[in-house]
Amino acid sequence: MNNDFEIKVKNFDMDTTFHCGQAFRWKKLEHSYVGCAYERVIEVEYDEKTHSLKILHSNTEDIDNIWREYFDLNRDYEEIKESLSKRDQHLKKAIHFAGGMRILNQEPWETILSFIISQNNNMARIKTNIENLSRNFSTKKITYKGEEYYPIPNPFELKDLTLKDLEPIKLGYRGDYIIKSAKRMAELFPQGITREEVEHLKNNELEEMLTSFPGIGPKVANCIMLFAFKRIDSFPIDTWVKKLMNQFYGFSKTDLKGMKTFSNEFFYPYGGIAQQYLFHYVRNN
DNA sequence: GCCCAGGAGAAGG
DNA sequence: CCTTCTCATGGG
Repeated sequence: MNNDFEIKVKNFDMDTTFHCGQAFRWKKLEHSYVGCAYERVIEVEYDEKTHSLKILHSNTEDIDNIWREYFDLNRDYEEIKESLSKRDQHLKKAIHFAGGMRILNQEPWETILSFIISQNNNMARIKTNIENLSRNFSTKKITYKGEEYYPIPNPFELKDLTLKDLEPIKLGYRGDYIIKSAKRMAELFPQGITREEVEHLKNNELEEMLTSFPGIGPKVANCIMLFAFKRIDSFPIDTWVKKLMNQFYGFSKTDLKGMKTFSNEFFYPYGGIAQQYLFHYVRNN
Protein backbone atom coordinates (compact mmCIF):
# COMPACT_ATOMS: atom_id res chain seq x y z
CA MET A 1 0.00 0.00 0.00
CA ASN A 2 2.75 2.44 0.94
CA ASN A 3 5.44 2.94 -1.64
CA ASP A 4 8.48 5.08 -2.23
CA PHE A 5 8.70 7.59 -5.07
CA GLU A 6 11.55 9.37 -6.77
CA ILE A 7 11.18 12.71 -8.50
CA LYS A 8 13.87 14.65 -10.33
CA VAL A 9 13.89 18.28 -9.27
CA LYS A 10 16.54 20.98 -8.94
CA ASN A 11 16.66 23.85 -6.44
CA PHE A 12 15.60 21.81 -3.46
CA ASP A 13 17.23 21.84 -0.04
CA MET A 14 15.53 20.19 2.90
CA ASP A 15 17.32 22.05 5.70
CA THR A 16 16.53 25.43 4.18
CA THR A 17 12.98 24.61 3.18
CA PHE A 18 12.02 23.12 6.53
CA HIS A 19 13.90 25.59 8.72
CA CYS A 20 13.19 28.90 7.04
CA GLY A 21 10.21 29.64 9.25
CA GLN A 22 7.32 28.61 7.04
CA ALA A 23 6.65 25.15 8.54
CA PHE A 24 7.06 24.01 12.13
CA ARG A 25 6.47 20.28 12.19
CA TRP A 26 9.23 18.64 10.14
CA LYS A 27 11.57 16.45 12.14
CA LYS A 28 15.12 15.83 11.01
CA LEU A 29 16.40 12.26 11.06
CA GLU A 30 19.88 11.21 9.99
CA HIS A 31 19.54 11.72 6.25
CA SER A 32 15.88 12.59 5.92
CA TYR A 33 12.95 14.52 7.33
CA VAL A 34 9.67 13.13 8.59
CA GLY A 35 6.54 15.21 8.63
CA CYS A 36 2.82 15.06 9.19
CA ALA A 37 0.50 17.01 6.92
CA TYR A 38 -2.89 16.44 5.32
CA GLU A 39 -3.42 13.73 7.95
CA ARG A 40 -0.60 11.71 6.47
CA VAL A 41 2.97 10.97 7.48
CA ILE A 42 5.73 10.91 4.89
CA GLU A 43 9.50 10.77 4.93
CA VAL A 44 11.56 12.85 2.53
CA GLU A 45 15.11 12.52 1.23
CA TYR A 46 17.03 14.57 -1.30
CA ASP A 47 20.22 13.73 -3.15
CA GLU A 48 22.07 16.87 -4.16
CA LYS A 49 24.20 15.10 -6.75
CA THR A 50 21.44 13.41 -8.71
CA HIS A 51 18.75 16.01 -7.96
CA SER A 52 16.60 13.19 -6.72
CA LEU A 53 13.76 13.86 -4.32
CA LYS A 54 12.50 10.75 -2.61
CA ILE A 55 9.11 10.64 -0.96
CA LEU A 56 8.75 7.57 1.21
CA HIS A 57 5.61 6.01 2.65
CA SER A 58 3.12 7.38 0.14
CA ASN A 59 1.07 6.32 -2.90
CA THR A 60 0.51 7.46 -6.48
CA GLU A 61 -2.66 9.44 -5.82
CA ASP A 62 -1.16 11.36 -2.92
CA ILE A 63 1.99 12.15 -4.87
CA ASP A 64 -0.08 13.64 -7.68
CA ASN A 65 -2.85 15.21 -5.59
CA ILE A 66 -0.93 16.43 -2.54
CA TRP A 67 2.85 16.28 -2.44
CA ARG A 68 3.78 17.71 -5.84
CA GLU A 69 1.78 20.75 -4.90
CA TYR A 70 2.99 20.75 -1.29
CA PHE A 71 6.63 20.93 -2.35
CA ASP A 72 5.84 23.41 -5.13
CA LEU A 73 7.43 21.13 -7.72
CA ASN A 74 5.70 22.73 -10.69
CA ARG A 75 7.24 26.15 -10.11
CA ASP A 76 10.37 27.16 -12.02
CA TYR A 77 12.71 28.33 -9.25
CA GLU A 78 15.63 28.61 -11.67
CA GLU A 79 13.84 31.38 -13.47
CA ILE A 80 12.77 33.11 -10.24
CA LYS A 81 16.25 32.99 -8.72
CA GLU A 82 17.81 34.34 -11.87
CA SER A 83 15.31 37.15 -12.13
CA LEU A 84 15.60 38.19 -8.48
CA SER A 85 19.40 37.84 -8.29
CA LYS A 86 19.79 40.46 -10.99
CA ARG A 87 17.92 43.09 -8.99
CA ASP A 88 20.45 43.81 -6.26
CA GLN A 89 23.32 42.45 -4.19
CA HIS A 90 21.24 41.71 -1.10
CA LEU A 91 18.94 39.40 -3.01
CA LYS A 92 21.88 37.86 -4.81
CA LYS A 93 23.59 37.01 -1.53
CA ALA A 94 20.39 35.76 0.09
CA ILE A 95 19.62 33.52 -2.87
CA HIS A 96 23.16 32.20 -2.90
CA PHE A 97 22.75 31.38 0.79
CA ALA A 98 19.28 29.83 0.50
CA GLY A 99 19.12 28.65 -3.09
CA GLY A 100 17.28 25.44 -2.28
CA MET A 101 14.41 27.06 -0.47
CA ARG A 102 10.92 26.28 -1.71
CA ILE A 103 7.69 27.89 -0.66
CA LEU A 104 5.51 25.06 0.58
CA ASN A 105 1.80 24.90 -0.15
CA GLN A 106 0.54 23.84 3.23
CA GLU A 107 -2.91 23.06 4.58
CA PRO A 108 -4.86 26.28 5.10
CA TRP A 109 -6.11 25.47 8.58
CA GLU A 110 -2.73 24.24 9.78
CA THR A 111 -1.17 27.44 8.47
CA ILE A 112 -3.83 29.60 10.11
CA LEU A 113 -3.35 27.84 13.43
CA SER A 114 0.43 27.93 13.23
CA PHE A 115 0.70 31.61 12.44
CA ILE A 116 -1.86 32.68 15.02
CA ILE A 117 0.42 30.94 17.51
CA SER A 118 3.52 32.52 15.95
CA GLN A 119 2.65 36.09 16.90
CA ASN A 120 5.05 37.72 19.35
CA ASN A 121 6.58 34.28 19.89
CA ASN A 122 9.82 32.48 19.06
CA MET A 123 10.44 29.53 16.74
CA ALA A 124 11.27 27.00 19.42
CA ARG A 125 8.19 27.73 21.45
CA ILE A 126 5.95 27.89 18.37
CA LYS A 127 6.98 24.34 17.52
CA THR A 128 6.35 23.12 21.06
CA ASN A 129 2.93 24.81 21.17
CA ILE A 130 1.80 23.28 17.87
CA GLU A 131 3.10 19.85 18.78
CA ASN A 132 1.38 19.87 22.18
CA LEU A 133 -1.84 21.15 20.69
CA SER A 134 -1.84 18.29 18.19
CA ARG A 135 -0.82 15.65 20.68
CA ASN A 136 -3.55 16.63 23.09
CA PHE A 137 -6.49 17.45 20.86
CA SER A 138 -6.20 15.52 17.60
CA THR A 139 -8.50 12.51 17.46
CA LYS A 140 -6.19 10.80 14.98
CA LYS A 141 -2.84 9.18 15.52
CA ILE A 142 -0.47 7.80 12.90
CA THR A 143 2.35 5.45 13.76
CA TYR A 144 5.40 5.41 11.52
CA LYS A 145 8.60 3.52 12.27
CA GLY A 146 7.51 3.10 15.86
CA GLU A 147 6.90 6.82 16.41
CA GLU A 148 3.51 8.43 16.93
CA TYR A 149 2.44 11.42 14.85
CA TYR A 150 -0.64 13.55 15.47
CA PRO A 151 -2.32 15.55 12.71
CA ILE A 152 -3.31 19.15 13.36
CA PRO A 153 -6.68 19.14 15.19
CA ASN A 154 -9.39 20.43 12.88
CA PRO A 155 -11.71 23.34 13.76
CA PHE A 156 -14.43 21.01 15.04
CA GLU A 157 -12.00 19.39 17.44
CA LEU A 158 -11.07 22.79 18.86
CA LYS A 159 -14.13 25.02 18.69
CA ASP A 160 -15.80 23.83 21.90
CA LEU A 161 -12.70 23.76 24.07
CA THR A 162 -12.44 26.14 27.02
CA LEU A 163 -9.48 28.24 28.05
CA LYS A 164 -9.07 25.83 30.94
CA ASP A 165 -8.73 22.95 28.46
CA LEU A 166 -5.97 24.83 26.66
CA GLU A 167 -4.17 25.96 29.82
CA PRO A 168 -1.68 23.05 29.85
CA ILE A 169 -0.57 23.91 26.31
CA LYS A 170 0.65 27.33 27.54
CA LEU A 171 -0.47 29.27 24.48
CA GLY A 172 -0.71 32.44 26.52
CA TYR A 173 -3.25 34.95 25.27
CA ARG A 174 -3.34 33.16 21.90
CA GLY A 175 -5.53 30.38 23.26
CA ASP A 176 -8.56 32.63 23.13
CA TYR A 177 -7.86 33.51 19.49
CA ILE A 178 -7.63 29.84 18.56
CA ILE A 179 -10.95 28.84 20.09
CA LYS A 180 -12.71 31.81 18.53
CA SER A 181 -11.11 31.31 15.12
CA ALA A 182 -11.94 27.59 15.20
CA LYS A 183 -15.57 28.49 15.87
CA ARG A 184 -15.65 30.95 13.01
CA MET A 185 -13.92 28.51 10.66
CA ALA A 186 -16.38 25.74 11.49
CA GLU A 187 -19.25 28.08 10.66
CA LEU A 188 -17.75 29.69 7.57
CA PHE A 189 -16.20 26.56 6.05
CA PRO A 190 -17.93 23.52 7.55
CA GLN A 191 -16.40 21.31 4.85
CA GLY A 192 -12.93 22.68 5.58
CA ILE A 193 -11.17 25.51 3.79
CA THR A 194 -9.20 24.69 0.63
CA ARG A 195 -7.21 26.61 -1.94
CA GLU A 196 -9.86 26.00 -4.55
CA GLU A 197 -12.53 27.52 -2.36
CA VAL A 198 -10.86 30.93 -2.18
CA GLU A 199 -9.27 30.87 -5.62
CA HIS A 200 -11.70 33.45 -6.94
CA LEU A 201 -10.72 36.01 -4.28
CA LYS A 202 -8.22 38.70 -5.12
CA ASN A 203 -5.34 39.19 -2.71
CA ASN A 204 -6.93 42.13 -0.92
CA GLU A 205 -10.23 40.26 -0.63
CA LEU A 206 -8.53 37.17 0.75
CA GLU A 207 -6.54 39.28 3.21
CA GLU A 208 -9.73 40.97 4.32
CA MET A 209 -11.43 37.62 4.85
CA LEU A 210 -8.48 36.26 6.84
CA THR A 211 -8.10 39.32 9.04
CA SER A 212 -11.75 38.96 10.01
CA PHE A 213 -10.63 35.99 12.12
CA PRO A 214 -9.66 36.70 15.73
CA GLY A 215 -5.88 36.74 16.11
CA ILE A 216 -5.16 37.28 12.42
CA GLY A 217 -3.80 40.70 11.52
CA PRO A 218 -2.00 41.85 8.38
CA LYS A 219 1.28 40.04 9.02
CA VAL A 220 -0.26 36.68 9.87
CA ALA A 221 -2.71 36.98 6.97
CA ASN A 222 0.15 37.51 4.54
CA CYS A 223 1.98 34.45 5.89
CA ILE A 224 -1.14 32.35 5.39
CA MET A 225 -1.61 33.70 1.87
CA LEU A 226 2.00 32.94 1.01
CA PHE A 227 2.42 29.55 2.69
CA ALA A 228 -1.02 28.05 2.07
CA PHE A 229 -2.71 29.89 -0.78
CA LYS A 230 0.08 30.29 -3.33
CA ARG A 231 -0.08 34.07 -3.22
CA ILE A 232 3.63 34.43 -3.87
CA ASP A 233 3.35 38.19 -4.18
CA SER A 234 2.11 38.72 -0.62
CA PHE A 235 4.71 40.24 1.66
CA PRO A 236 4.60 39.48 5.41
CA ILE A 237 6.37 42.12 7.50
CA ASP A 238 7.59 40.90 10.88
CA THR A 239 10.36 42.18 13.14
CA TRP A 240 13.07 40.61 10.99
CA VAL A 241 11.70 42.02 7.75
CA LYS A 242 11.51 45.43 9.39
CA LYS A 243 15.18 45.11 10.33
CA LEU A 244 16.20 44.06 6.85
CA MET A 245 14.10 46.67 5.09
CA ASN A 246 15.78 49.21 7.34
CA GLN A 247 19.34 47.97 6.83
CA PHE A 248 19.15 47.04 3.15
CA TYR A 249 16.74 49.58 1.74
CA GLY A 250 16.79 52.43 4.24
CA PHE A 251 13.22 52.38 5.44
CA SER A 252 12.26 53.61 8.86
CA LYS A 253 11.19 50.63 10.95
CA THR A 254 7.71 52.08 11.35
CA ASP A 255 7.11 52.82 7.65
CA LEU A 256 5.17 49.67 6.80
CA LYS A 257 3.32 51.35 3.96
CA GLY A 258 6.53 52.39 2.30
CA MET A 259 7.90 48.86 2.61
CA LYS A 260 4.77 47.39 1.02
CA THR A 261 4.78 49.78 -1.89
CA PHE A 262 8.48 49.28 -2.51
CA SER A 263 8.32 45.50 -2.31
CA ASN A 264 5.37 45.30 -4.67
CA GLU A 265 7.42 47.02 -7.33
CA PHE A 266 10.99 46.01 -6.68
CA PHE A 267 10.34 42.29 -6.13
CA TYR A 268 7.47 42.02 -8.63
CA PRO A 269 5.92 39.52 -9.07
CA TYR A 270 7.81 37.48 -6.47
CA GLY A 271 7.47 39.58 -3.32
CA GLY A 272 6.75 36.68 -1.02
CA ILE A 273 9.53 34.51 -2.34
CA ALA A 274 12.03 37.36 -2.19
CA GLN A 275 10.91 38.12 1.34
CA GLN A 276 11.52 34.51 2.33
CA TYR A 277 15.02 34.35 0.84
CA LEU A 278 15.91 37.58 2.65
CA PHE A 279 14.22 36.58 5.91
CA HIS A 280 16.11 33.31 6.10
CA TYR A 281 19.36 35.02 5.14
CA VAL A 282 19.29 37.73 7.80
CA ARG A 283 18.09 35.37 10.50
CA ASN A 284 21.13 33.16 9.96
CA ASN A 285 23.84 35.74 9.34
C1' DG B 1 17.34 38.78 35.51
C1' DC B 2 16.38 40.87 31.21
C1' DC B 3 15.34 41.39 26.41
C1' DC B 4 13.05 39.55 22.76
C1' DA B 5 10.19 36.68 19.70
C1' DG B 6 7.60 35.55 12.08
C1' DG B 7 1.86 40.76 16.30
C1' DA B 8 -2.96 41.72 17.21
C1' DG B 9 -6.49 44.33 19.42
C1' DA B 10 -8.10 48.00 22.07
C1' DA B 11 -7.78 52.58 23.55
C1' DG B 12 -6.68 57.13 22.78
C1' DG B 13 -5.37 60.86 19.93
C1' DC C 1 -6.61 57.79 9.99
C1' DC C 2 -2.29 56.87 13.11
C1' DT C 3 0.32 55.92 17.57
C1' DT C 4 0.81 53.62 21.98
C1' DC C 5 -0.13 50.16 25.40
C1' DT C 6 -1.08 45.55 26.85
C1' DC C 7 -1.27 40.74 26.45
C1' DA C 8 1.34 35.18 28.20
C1' DT C 9 5.24 32.61 27.98
C1' DG C 10 9.84 30.99 27.90
C1' DG C 11 14.23 30.90 24.81
C1' DG C 12 18.75 32.69 24.75
